[in-house]
Amino acid sequence: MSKTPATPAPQQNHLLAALPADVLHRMLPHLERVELPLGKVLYEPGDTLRHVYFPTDAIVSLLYVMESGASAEIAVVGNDGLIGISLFMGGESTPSRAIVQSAGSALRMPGQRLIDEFNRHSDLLVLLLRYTQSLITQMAQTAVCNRHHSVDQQLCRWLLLSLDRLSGSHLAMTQELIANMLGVRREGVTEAAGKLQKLGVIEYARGHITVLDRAALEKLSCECYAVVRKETDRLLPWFPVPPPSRPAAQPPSRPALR
Amino acid sequence: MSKTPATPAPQQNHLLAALPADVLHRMLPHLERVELPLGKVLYEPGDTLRHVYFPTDAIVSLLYVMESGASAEIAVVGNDGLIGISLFMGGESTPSRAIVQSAGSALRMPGQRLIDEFNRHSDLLVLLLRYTQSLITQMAQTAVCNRHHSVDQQLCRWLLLSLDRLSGSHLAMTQELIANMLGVRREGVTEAAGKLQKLGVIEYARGHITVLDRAALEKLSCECYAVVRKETDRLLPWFPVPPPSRPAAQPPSRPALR
DNA sequence: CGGTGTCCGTGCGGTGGCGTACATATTCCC
DNA sequence: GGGAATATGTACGCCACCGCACGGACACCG
Repeated sequence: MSKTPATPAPQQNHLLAALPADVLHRMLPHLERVELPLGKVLYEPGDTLRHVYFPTDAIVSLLYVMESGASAEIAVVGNDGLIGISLFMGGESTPSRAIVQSAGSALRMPGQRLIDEFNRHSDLLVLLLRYTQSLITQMAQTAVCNRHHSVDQQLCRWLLLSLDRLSGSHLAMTQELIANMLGVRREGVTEAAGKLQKLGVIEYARGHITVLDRAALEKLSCECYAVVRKETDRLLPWFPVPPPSRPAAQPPSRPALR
Repeated sequence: MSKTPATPAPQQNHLLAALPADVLHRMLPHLERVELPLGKVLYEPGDTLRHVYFPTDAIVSLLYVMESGASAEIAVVGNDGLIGISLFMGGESTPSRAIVQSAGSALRMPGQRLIDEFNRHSDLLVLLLRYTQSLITQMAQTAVCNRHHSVDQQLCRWLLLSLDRLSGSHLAMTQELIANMLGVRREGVTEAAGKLQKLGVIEYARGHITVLDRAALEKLSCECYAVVRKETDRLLPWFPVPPPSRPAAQPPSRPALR
């Protein structure tokens, strides 16, 4: 139904799209399309990575799972980035898990091939390091957000981050899944989502969420989304970002959340 | 009194110490010793960096300050690392602030000189990227810790992180400062520190904290400290870490915190 | 030696989120 | 089409932490 089975071109991933033709040309033969179903684990903590993944229309969460089983999302990666920075950063593994949060496709590449190109000190190195810095920004802001903001605000932030990485305004994910990502109770998400629905900002039913009023969502969110978004645009400005969400100004003022 | 005015050698910084002789030799002429008093701001959000700092016996916090004025520490950097990764990562600035948390010295270097060496694709590049990954780990774990752990546990984690970056077991910092770093109320720190004092784990008075029982501190801390420590040791194993804190096993079991 | 500022202790009401338990509703699948 | 699995709604007590307010203690300095 709502799936988009269009064959993914490398240009669907922003990093690949930003590469000069010659670099991309060298990489193309090694890129292989893979399907990423919901819940698929790309790597576990400590795993030595063998591939990097460039999502085209999938979204992958970097999730830390604690001894107690509780979890918290560190960052989210979509067609704006890649999975597996530890490969070129040198560590080869991380203490977190990469898990598919929204099903879709990605382009996969053997890690060694990427490292080879990285080590030519080509444009790829510069690009990947800038992307890594934007990822760092996201992680830092997640830490701040976890400390100071309400579940309501965090839900808004999270929806916006996910929305930016998808086409359209529809998300296929349950409240339980969102709760795991935010590291809160499922009931907390139910309540927060209920408020948003009453305000007419979103609409949801059994694992499907539709954003009706993105501008309102941005207003209800904490500053964290804007900070990450702005910094990402600054660091990686080479593509016109898909949703023209910047003009978030909406004439009639929105009601508060509670 | 308790200051250590010994002249700092490059070897006091672990990153510099880990560099091959030829690389270090190229960098030495550009390294300049600077004193970093408590509270000094090395950069503000958005500042274009002109120098990088290699702390020798100072500690610097990467702090995010929100619109409301509330703050939260993203990561802490001491003689294990450097301030200014955004220079070689390509962004040139970050949304956070770097502020001296414990007075001491550092070696300063013009950013361009570092970039030059970085761009030779020398050992420096590999080293700095690995260090950056360890910093990423610390940020990610901060996010998790902020979400799930109590002030008591976080204080322990924070003390341990600071302790690892100093010689001796004495910290010169007020509870108010710690509260700002953790992003909690000052009173919360007072209570948590009071518990630790009653247990005989630490001793403090007017801005001076002495750790009496480091092993106990590690037991009372959440897993976050161990995760960061372990990952850092894995990523940057080239120097015998100063405090031999690994044998944290202590025969008599410790009482719980409350 | 007294005064002033910094630092720490303590108390009190309020509340957001947690843990738990259970009720309802929708989809899936046989 | 009926039963099971999944997804969402609601309710209740509890507690860590917050915001605020104030009191006491030590330290420095003129």
